[in-house]
Amino acid sequence: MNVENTQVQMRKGILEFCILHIISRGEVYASDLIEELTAAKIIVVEGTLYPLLTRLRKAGLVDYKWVESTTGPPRKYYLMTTEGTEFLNKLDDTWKELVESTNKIINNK
Amino acid sequence: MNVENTQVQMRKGILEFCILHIISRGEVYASDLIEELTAAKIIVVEGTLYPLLTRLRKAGLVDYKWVESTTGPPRKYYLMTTEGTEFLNKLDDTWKELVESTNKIINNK
DNA sequence: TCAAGTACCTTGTTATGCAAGGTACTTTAG
DNA sequence: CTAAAGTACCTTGCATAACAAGGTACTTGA
Repeated sequence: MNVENTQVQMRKGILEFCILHIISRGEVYASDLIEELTAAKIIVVEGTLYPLLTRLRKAGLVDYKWVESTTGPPRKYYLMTTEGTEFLNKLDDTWKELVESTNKIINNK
Repeated sequence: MNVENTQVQMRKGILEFCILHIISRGEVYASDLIEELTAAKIIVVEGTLYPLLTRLRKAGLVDYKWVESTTGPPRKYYLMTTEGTEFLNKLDDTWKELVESTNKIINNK
């Protein structure tokens, strides 16, 4: 057991939450997501992101549309569905509770 | 994909962190941990907790000692090792960064 | 025309939470 | 004395999901 692995575990569930948030602010494609997450120090690689986006789409939380690019192949731009927005609202509450619960435990010295 | 499952994912990596924190404050056994985590709204069941404690022990982060009980079978009381304390310090930093990163993303409207 | 860049996707591995079920010790009611 | 209830520890099998590594396909420019 090493620190890196535990850190990966800590980020796990948060990823989906952050990705939905970014998509909720406007249409983005995979590289936009990787860029913004990396800037916020949440590292994500393609092998994680693509299956995750596919899961979100199959679950009806996001949708996508093809957009031509002037600098390469076409891109899949993702956008929120009504269902996805409701889902994200619930996750907002879960996140607040999780931070509150965890801080309660780690500050209870 | 349902909200419950995503909520479980969000809690996943945090669990280990919270458990180490509780043990670092003093010797506890499994039921103490379940009680304190449940009070903080972090639900954990035996099938999750026992393998996790065994992993932490095998990794040398915690140790245990048997203590006789007056109300039933003997209990395994867990305590931190020096290595475990160092590990926990690193996780403290990771947690702070994770909260900061996530809040950065979800508040970037 | 072919190398480099961009973009999307898949396979196999590993980690881990959880449901369900099991073993064993102690106390108490009948 | 025995059986049931309570307490405590543990294991097996399953499902989920991040990640490493590798693959396909389109576009541009030298």
